[in-house]
Amino acid sequence: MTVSLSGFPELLPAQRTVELAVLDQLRVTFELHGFASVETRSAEPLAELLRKGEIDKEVYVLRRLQAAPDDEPPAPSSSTLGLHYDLTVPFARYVIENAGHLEFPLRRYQIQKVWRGERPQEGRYREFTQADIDVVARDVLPFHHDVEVARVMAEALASLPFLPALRLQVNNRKLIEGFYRGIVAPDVAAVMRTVDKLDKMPAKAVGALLVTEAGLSTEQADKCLQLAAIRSADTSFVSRVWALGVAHPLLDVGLGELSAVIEGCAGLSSRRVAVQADLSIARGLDYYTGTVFETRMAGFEQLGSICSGGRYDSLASDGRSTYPGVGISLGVTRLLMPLFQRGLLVGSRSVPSAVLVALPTEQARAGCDALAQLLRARGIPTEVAATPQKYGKQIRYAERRGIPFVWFPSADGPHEVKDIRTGEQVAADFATWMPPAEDLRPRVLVNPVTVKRDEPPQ
RNA sequence: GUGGGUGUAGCUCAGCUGGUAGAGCGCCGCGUUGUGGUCGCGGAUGCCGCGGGUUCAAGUCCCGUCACUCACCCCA
Repeated sequence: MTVSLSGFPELLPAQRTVELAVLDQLRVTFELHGFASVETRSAEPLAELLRKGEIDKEVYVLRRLQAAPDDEPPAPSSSTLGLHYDLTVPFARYVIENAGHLEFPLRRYQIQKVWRGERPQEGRYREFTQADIDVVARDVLPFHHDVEVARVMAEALASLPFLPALRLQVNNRKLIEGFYRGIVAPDVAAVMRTVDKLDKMPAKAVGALLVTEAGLSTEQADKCLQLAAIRSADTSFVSRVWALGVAHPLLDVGLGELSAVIEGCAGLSSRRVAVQADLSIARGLDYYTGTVFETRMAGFEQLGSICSGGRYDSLASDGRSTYPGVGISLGVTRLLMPLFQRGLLVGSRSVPSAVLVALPTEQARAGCDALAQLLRARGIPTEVAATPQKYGKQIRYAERRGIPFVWFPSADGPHEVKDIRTGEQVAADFATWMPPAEDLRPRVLVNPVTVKRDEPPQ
């Protein structure tokens, strides 16, 4: 991996094969569930991007080089263009603009680069790829779609067996808001913001902040911490919340919704991708109104969430209708780059070629090209050796690139093909020979020693 | 955007109170002239991140800058 511009990561070919394998698999899973692909433009009017809140610092503004050659750059206005910093807000705009041509509920996936102007560090980039799924309806979105997006993303993550163990944490904003109102917190938003820091600082410190910043009594703060400590892989969290003795109608709604998501995902949960209720998840003060998701990766807890989302009931509205939605977004770059940097994930080869056709002499090139073309016609990625070096050098050429097979043409006798990993060399007919299916495409290899694949993340 | 740490060969790193750059791995060649990997022998690694300053002399000290990284902010 080379990095020349801060926060704009670039991959080597072998790593790119891994990224492509991930993107291909995500697409397969999303499409298996009937999600349609949408791509939105990279740039949006600044006013559109800022609808979500005060995140103007994060947006990269677009300006033509010749726009104001002799002057200072113009102050950004609402007509200025900015690069999108996520896929949800542009999608909301897209839904409103194309509502007349879309079928609701609309189930779509969207895999694109996004840009944020934040200071880069491990797992935080200025240019990165997100893989989003959302379901949006007109006016009313049935709750079972909250369950659906969780299930689809859990299944997509489970289909990437080379990742460390993951924990999909689910909570519900109605649940915690109802709880905070039930204890008569003076500033519900402040409580939520403070509780959200639990993954960064010890519970005692958060408890102190709840008193000083959110205006709670020590008893109220203690209740909030007890709520946030509740985690369960089944619906047993409900009785543990009741045991805290707090009552509010909104709390009951939230408990019911969270139970539905956890029950709906029960069959999917595994040691590699665990789905849990986690009542510490709050998601700051975003546009989420119900279900919220975060995802942590074993051994990489300090990265924060690699896959987040939730329910948003009023993000998009055109005056006549509202378009409530629920979605979840996977940070593909945040997921993969740390694994690459630590050497935990690597592609089996740096080229697509499964076969290198050895070249005996330059005069034989036409024949070797024709032979390669026959293999390609049967779907076997094949290249011909660059120069007629000694066969040892040609084998080494293949080895360096991870090409598993070298084909030795023969003018008279049968051709031979060698698996250079085992050294086994056999006679082969170019009209029928096939490599094993797992060698047809580059594979993703893991370093099995250091990846915690079966222990759930903390 | 604010503050801290780090930057030497392709990689991992060593380099003392300033004296003109090293190791291991990898790479290249030969042994093996159409079959790699093991082994043996030999060889090359380099704007010491970049720019400026102090000094007779800077990889080493100072300033700036860029990059990586950590914390904050925020989040995928």
